[in-house]
Amino acid sequence: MISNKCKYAIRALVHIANNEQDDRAVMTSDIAREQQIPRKFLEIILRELRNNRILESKRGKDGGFRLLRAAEDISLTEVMRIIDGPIAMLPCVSLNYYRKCDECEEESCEIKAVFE
Amino acid sequence: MISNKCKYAIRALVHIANNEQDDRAVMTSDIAREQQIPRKFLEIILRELRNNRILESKRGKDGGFRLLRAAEDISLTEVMRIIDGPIAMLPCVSLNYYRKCDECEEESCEIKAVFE
DNA sequence: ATAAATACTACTAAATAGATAGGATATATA
DNA sequence: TATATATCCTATCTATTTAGTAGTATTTAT
Repeated sequence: MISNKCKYAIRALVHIANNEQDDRAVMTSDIAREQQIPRKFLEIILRELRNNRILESKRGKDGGFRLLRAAEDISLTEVMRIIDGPIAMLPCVSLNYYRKCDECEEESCEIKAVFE
Repeated sequence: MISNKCKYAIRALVHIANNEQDDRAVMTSDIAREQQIPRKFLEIILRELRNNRILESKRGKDGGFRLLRAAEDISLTEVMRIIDGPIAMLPCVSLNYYRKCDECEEESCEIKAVFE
């Protein structure tokens, strides 16, 4: 299941996409109020999206957040990976976050075989 | 990501499938030893699989567990649902565990729309 | 009877999810 | 240049989930 945090992230992104205009950034407090998301928690989420090049931010008065790309170019899986981590069911079959499983030997892992 | 518990469940099922013969059930302690799974934890897992009609059990001496169906007829998703819960990303798009999301109104939920 | 297996109930420790608090830093504008 | 207002950053807290343990009750073959 997707986390609450990730739902917040998606709702916030949709909100920004719908509300950013010209050169006006969308403020955390506006999103928090209208989407009913705890403001300080939302700050963390938006900063994470910013650090991962989904959003750009502007500090100080009249500051806020804007999409760095067109909404259509932001994939859901990308957002989910940033907020919730790997999507794959096992580390060793993850395309983007591959690592060896702790407990299995690659050659003989039956679970890996089934999942792939 | 799949939980450890679910990996244990899958490994245990594969072990049982490979080791049950004629009318001999496979014992928890054998699975635990050979698959390196904590025995008491494994007991809980096997009981859950039994309660969900994946395994049958026999108590007392010479007791143990057997598959209730052919291994090929046990689906991975079924085991995952039993052990880890719903697979769908949101409750409201889950085929098997549908329920309304707490925070969204069906008609206007943008997240639901995107996921489906 | 008894040895050996599962069934059941209750508990504990560590990790993760979901926040909250408070101050540091940047910026538009009076 | 002072000030109001926004993001940025660090630290902390609570509840839930995950992973596992302990002990006892019950069943069954011999």
